[in-house]
Formats: sequence, C-alpha cells, structure tokens
Amino acid sequence: MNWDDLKYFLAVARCGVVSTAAKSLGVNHTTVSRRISALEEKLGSRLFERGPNGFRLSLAGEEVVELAEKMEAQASKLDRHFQGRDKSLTGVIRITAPQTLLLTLFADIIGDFAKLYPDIRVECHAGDEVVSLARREADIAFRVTDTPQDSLIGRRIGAMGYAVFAAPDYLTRMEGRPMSERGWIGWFTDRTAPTWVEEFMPGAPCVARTNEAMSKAAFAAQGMGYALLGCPMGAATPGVVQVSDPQTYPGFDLWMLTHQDMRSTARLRVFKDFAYNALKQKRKLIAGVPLESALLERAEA
Amino acid sequence: MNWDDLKYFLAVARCGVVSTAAKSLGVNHTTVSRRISALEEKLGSRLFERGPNGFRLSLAGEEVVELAEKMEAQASKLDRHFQGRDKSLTGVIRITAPQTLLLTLFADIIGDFAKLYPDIRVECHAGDEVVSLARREADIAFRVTDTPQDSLIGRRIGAMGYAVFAAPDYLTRMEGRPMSERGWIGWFTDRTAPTWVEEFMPGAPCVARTNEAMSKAAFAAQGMGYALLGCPMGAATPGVVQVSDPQTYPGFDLWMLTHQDMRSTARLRVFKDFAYNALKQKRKLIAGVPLESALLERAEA
DNA sequence: TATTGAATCTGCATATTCGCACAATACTTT
DNA sequence: AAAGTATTGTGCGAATATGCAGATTCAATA
Repeated sequence: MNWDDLKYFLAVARCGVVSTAAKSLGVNHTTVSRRISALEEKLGSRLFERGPNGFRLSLAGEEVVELAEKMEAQASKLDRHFQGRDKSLTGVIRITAPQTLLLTLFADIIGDFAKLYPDIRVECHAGDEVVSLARREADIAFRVTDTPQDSLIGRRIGAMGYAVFAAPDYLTRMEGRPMSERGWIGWFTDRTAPTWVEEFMPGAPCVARTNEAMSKAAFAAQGMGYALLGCPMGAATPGVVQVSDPQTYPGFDLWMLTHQDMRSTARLRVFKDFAYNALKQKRKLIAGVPLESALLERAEA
Repeated sequence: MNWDDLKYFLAVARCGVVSTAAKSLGVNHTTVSRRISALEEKLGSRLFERGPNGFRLSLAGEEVVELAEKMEAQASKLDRHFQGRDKSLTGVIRITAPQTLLLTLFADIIGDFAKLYPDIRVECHAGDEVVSLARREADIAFRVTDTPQDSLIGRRIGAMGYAVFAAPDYLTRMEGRPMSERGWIGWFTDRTAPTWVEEFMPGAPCVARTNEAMSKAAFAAQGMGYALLGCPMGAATPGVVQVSDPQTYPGFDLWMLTHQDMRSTARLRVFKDFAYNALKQKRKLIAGVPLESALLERAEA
C-alpha cells in the first residue's frame, strides 16, 4: 500500500467530490481518481460508492477514515515540528525577480502568501542585477536564464513565452494598411529591426524605443505600435491584446534559485514550496497560449 | 511531504544501510537514496549522517522515527484489517500456467510463498487450455498472449524472450561443420523450417519433432541439435547453453489474469501481490539476456 | 420528455520517476 | 602497502505517473 494515497483518500472523503478534492490538493482530478482506485485495488475493497454527484463513503471507507486521520495527525505533527509552529512563522524573506515578472506574476502569489503567513514579511527587489544569495542580499532569486550557477540550488519553473501585443484600437486603425505604415516598439539596444519584427511585420519602421519593459507595454497600450512582450506582462497589461503565437527561446527558462544550504529556515522552505506550486499552476500564463485560445480566453473575461 | 517517503525512511533507519533497506523494500537502492533526500529537503533537515559504511540517524532523525513508527502502526492496522489476519491466511488458491513456465519460473515463487503463508494451499494446473476464471476453475491464470479478455483484469508482466539453445558437447562436435550437417528440433506442426532456423542456421535439416516443450529441451540437452526455447526454460535446463540473442515477438507477453471481482479474497490479493513482485524481479530471466551476458553469467555460476 | 449541467471515465502527449551500469570512496584483509 | 569488499553517488534510457481534452454518465429541471 502507498501511504501517500491515504492523503488523497482523506481529501475525497472530506470533499465528497473528486474535483474539489483535486483542487484542494493542487493536482488534476484524474490523478485523484486513479489513486483512489489504486488504493481500493490494494485493499481489495471499494472505499467509495461512485455516484453522478460525487463519491460517498462506503462502510469499509468509514472505517478507513479513522485510521487515516490518525496517520494524518502524526504527519502534521511532523510537519509542525520541522516547519516551525504552524502558520505562526515569523521573520523576513528577501526575494528578487525581474521587474516585469514581479508585478505581473508574483504580485498575487506574494499577496496570497502574506494572507497565509501574516507574520512573515516579504521584501522584494525588482531587477535583473546579480545579487549574492550567499551573502543573504536575497534569500530567493527568480531569474530567466540558461543554466544557473553551480553553487545554487535551482528549480526550473518552465519556459518563458514572448508574443507580440498591441492596442485593440490601434489594430482597427491599421486594418488593411501596409506594413510600412505600422510601427514597432523596441529596445534602445536594437541597432536594427529585431528578428520578431522581420518575421511578424517585415519592413515596418520603429516608432519608439525604451530600456525598460513596463514602458514598452505602456507605449503599446497607448496605441503607438506593436511590441514584443513577455506573455505574463502582456496578459497583465490592460489595453493590449496578443496578436501572435507565443514564442519560446532556448535558454530562456524561468528558474527559482536558492542557496544550497540544507539548514535554511522554516519560513524559506514554506515560501519556496508555496511559490513553486503557485508558479506551476501558472505555467500556461508563463509560456503563453496560442493566439486563438488567448483571444477566446479574453472574450470570456 | 510525501507520506510514503516515511516508509523508506523507517526501512533505512532500521537497516542502517540504504542497499539493505532497498532490498527489503524490493526497489533499487538509488530510489531509496533519492526519496530520503527528498524527505530531508521537504523537512529541511538532514535525517541521516552519510558515512561510507551506511546511514546513521541524526538527532533530527531520531525524533522522526517515533512519529513514523506511529504512522506505520496505523498503516499496518489498515493492512491487517483488509488483508485478513496477518500471515495466518488459510484456504486454497488455484493457479494455472503454461507447463514450461510453471516448472521453470513459478516453482520457487510458489515455494517461497508457501513458506510465508503455510496455511494457504496452492493448487497448480499446468497447461495452455482455456480455463474459466469466472467459474473458479482457477483463481489466477498466467498466460502468454496478445491481449487478454475484457472480462478479466490483466497485469502485464513483460515480454517473453526466446533463444536458441544447444548442448555444449554438441557445439564442440559441430565446430566448423557446415549448416547442412547440423540439425534443429521443432514442433510437429512445423510443416517447413521456422523463421528462426532460416535466420540462425539456414539450410539445416530437422532432426526431431515434438508437441511439447519439455521434450524439446530434453532432446537439445541430449545433443540432438539446436532448439528454440523460452529463455526461462533454457536457463533452467541443465545441459544446454544459450547460443543466440533472445528474441521477443510482438504479442508474446506474459500476463497475470484474474477475475474482475473487487471482493476477491484476502489470500488471493496476497498471492497476486507476491507473485507480481517476484515476477518483476525476474523479468530479465523472462525476457532473456543478450548472448554475451548469458555466457558470462553461466561462467560465474 | 428533452435539455442542461456537473460530475466521473478513457486515449494520448508529456513530465516525472525509477532502475541499471558505472564511478567514486572508505574500510578491511592479506 | 595493496588488493578486495561493501557502500553511496551520478548519467542516461526506459517504465510509470500525470495532465489535458473529449466522451460519457446520470440527475435535476423546465
């Protein structure tokens, strides 16, 4: 028997429905369903009566609940012992992330975390500069990079997606016009039209430059032209819509980096787990979605 | 935290060495090592001091042992509740398997099982005939087949391997002789030289026929010629050595079949688990090993 | 009775985990 | 001292589990 399956069992026993239980566990409902089946198979007894409006505990299931709850009590004792005293963790966590991501991707994650752990203060540093994790200038760094340093423990979140965005009214204005009349917004460092322009709007002139992503998005929202934005940023910017499929570039992956010290504090472990899970659920936002689905999702909202 | 990891933790805590713990759990030692690391990572504390002669519990580890043991107590209570009363299961289990496999593959498995559960009597039926699991002519059927019937629950063990075998003294006798002087041993039903003969010894004549695999092996052991045998059979037959790489044929998979009754008895569940795990550990024997390794293993023995 | 809706079940692509073989290391024995 | 033995750690192919999307089932409602 897989002890971990009892965790899934308890969740379903409490929720009554697999889908809700799955949400509370942060996994897909098919996974929950399959692991319940596996547990039943191992024990050789149906634990739930399957109905169209959920799972109802069978007689055998009722008996399992008690034992499983005792196991849970031990497990959470263990958790508390190591994770610190429950939700009453205190202290400061310093994180650093690229500005665009901090605002568009981490804002609500950090907000949710703060609600759960009100006594932990999260200090943020927005920027791409190198900060020393060893010297505790930051505890956790989120970076878009190829391969992180060896001295750090890295967990790969996933590929970063980039897509072309523009303001809707700009698009209607440009309807049918030739590329030469449309404009793109780029970096100061772009000496010549970047690749995405060549592919998406060859021959179009540059209408604005900036050294900072937020203003790039702002210019686009003002209807000045097309801009290549990170998908999370584009999705979070009011006044722009996605007009190209998202593109991922090899080596442009989002990583969560921490110092390789096993004795890191409880609050750090808790945050790492929390952030990693939250980001995993947002990986579609991070990598971007194909143009069609993006417009569809927008239409629904 | 993954509750199941505590099972691994306890095993290592008791054995003191990862390799031994792995053996007792029936998994690879790297798996144990990795899951311990994962647990330590989640708890944020080293549970063992790694030494060249094993793992020694750390202070933190000592504390975990107590809690984990309480969880184990609950888990085994659950097991006992469903699996029947421990090792004191009684009754009869009827299994059926192809004769060659029953003798070469299942003999020791059934023997080991009988030692563990002395009050369960295992009745065997050797043969390939269709037996009705629904009518309890047998409880468990092992079959080499393509796709098992829908009404049965099947667990795939793995591909069956077949290789050419011959007696060592026959081989020395034939050293350097042309194929036309060598002979192959086949089935009564072989109207013409089967594929393996065409590939392995084209032009060779048939020297013996039989309708039954044991005698095929016996003929080969008598130095009558080459024979294609199932790898478990060839490995178990004294007097023959493997002389070709093993070949697997699509659809020739070994399956364990049982009736799809969830309320099957405790002794059946126990046997199914036991047999499945034992067979998994023998999958190299079942699928066969490349010629080189086969000779090497033989040389060691 | 037909329709809507919420739930669970299957086929397939993907991501993760596992096992194997080899390497590295320390301890024991000759 | 040097070879032998037993242990844990790493790279890579394969087995397994997971997630997603569509199909399906069943009950409630109009």
